[in-house]
Amino acid sequence: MARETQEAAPKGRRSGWKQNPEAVRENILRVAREVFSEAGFSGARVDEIAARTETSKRMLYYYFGDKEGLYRHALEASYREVREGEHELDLVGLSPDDALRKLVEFTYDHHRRNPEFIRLVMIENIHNGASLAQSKVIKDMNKTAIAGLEDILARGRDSGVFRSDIKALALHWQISALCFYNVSNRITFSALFSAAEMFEEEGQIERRDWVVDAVLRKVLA
Amino acid sequence: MARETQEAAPKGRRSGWKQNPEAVRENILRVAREVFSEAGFSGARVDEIAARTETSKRMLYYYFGDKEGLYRHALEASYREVREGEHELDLVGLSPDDALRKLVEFTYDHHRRNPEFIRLVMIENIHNGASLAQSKVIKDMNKTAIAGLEDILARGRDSGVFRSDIKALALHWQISALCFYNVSNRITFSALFSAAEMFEEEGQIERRDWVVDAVLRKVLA
DNA sequence: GGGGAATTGAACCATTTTTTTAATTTGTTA
DNA sequence: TAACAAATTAAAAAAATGGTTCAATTCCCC
Repeated sequence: MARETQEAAPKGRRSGWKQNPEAVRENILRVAREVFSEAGFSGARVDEIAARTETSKRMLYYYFGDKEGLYRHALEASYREVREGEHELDLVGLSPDDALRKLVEFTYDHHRRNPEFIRLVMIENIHNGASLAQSKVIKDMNKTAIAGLEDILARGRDSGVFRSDIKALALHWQISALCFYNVSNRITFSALFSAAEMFEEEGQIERRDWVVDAVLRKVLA
Repeated sequence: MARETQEAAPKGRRSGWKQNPEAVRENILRVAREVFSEAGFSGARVDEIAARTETSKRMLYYYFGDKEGLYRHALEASYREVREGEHELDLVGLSPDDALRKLVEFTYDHHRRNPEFIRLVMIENIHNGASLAQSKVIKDMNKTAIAGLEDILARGRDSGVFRSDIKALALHWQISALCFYNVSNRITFSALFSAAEMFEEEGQIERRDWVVDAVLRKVLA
């Protein structure tokens, strides 16, 4: 049955279910993102995804065609959710350096709180962006992220606190690299250097300061 | 046949081959690394690996037990090769800041020239380091990398050019993050921001300078 | 009350890993 | 040099696994 949130599922097969296409789609996508991010594209099992949804395996195919289509839609949904989160951030009242500080902190925390998303992006890179290439939706979303940074840089440049030769895209790259790697490689880094404490709460706060500082040292005049 | 480097393979099956376990093992590992890095652990096909070797599928099992064992050995071999490359670097004659500059440049170039290795590490992270955890060999290799950096930092600190509060492990983390991300995420970054030129030769040199500069600004007093 | 959309459970079939058999060649050493 | 162990080939097929589809049922709305 589609959406029996709490009550015990009726025993007799196929009794009293409600049609709810939207909820079913979302439920599938949420679970798909979970499972793909846990096991990679090929490692993820359609059966496993189906089992964790509240609907049947057949519905995955009904709505998304095949495994690859399901993965692509999960990726899209993930990007969308992440971008929506970023819109909440309000930087207009702040001085350029405070705005930059806040942006970096936000990105750092945001990535840390969304490891599933990070893992999907890793998977996509391993598969050479095959699914991303097919999705027009995703590309359109991301370029606005640069615009915000450009604005901060311009203001800082005008008021003399920032260097004048810093490109927004390059700076975004640096911020992204540091915040992304912190999540993407924590397993191997932690194992290789016996540095588990770097990824516990205290170590994470320390490193967030490190990252903010590194970015600001790069742009300050 | 095992190792017929140049000559045309004799037609008649099973004629004039040499026993060469070492070479066969290495050949298998090289191909395995290739294929795993292309497709991920589950995406890689044992048949595909076998087909690309100069030996038969049976030998993969003969030497490495099963798919997971093969993957683990390929990962180990990769780490070993990379570490050996790093030993060639000679920093003793240089001033602390020049040594650091050279180390960062080396790491940047090194990662860039070994995308297969980077991809294996990505895959390992997606699989939560399951294979790395089982390999005692790998862990022992990596801690020496920190020692070299510690030495540079100490010298710089003593001569007053470096800050005194920089931890080697944290700095290594930053260097690693920037150099790793440059390779690991080039596909998605390039696609998302239509920034293919950042990953062509010229753009790469530019960004190497950026990375070196970012690291030095972080440590200089 | 009829038709299309949503949904289900099970069956199907292709792919892939793994094991096995069986024969052959090579290297080593008693 | 005979004999035995290790390396190698080739092929097949057992065993598992996993993606996809079929056929029937229930719901919803006009």
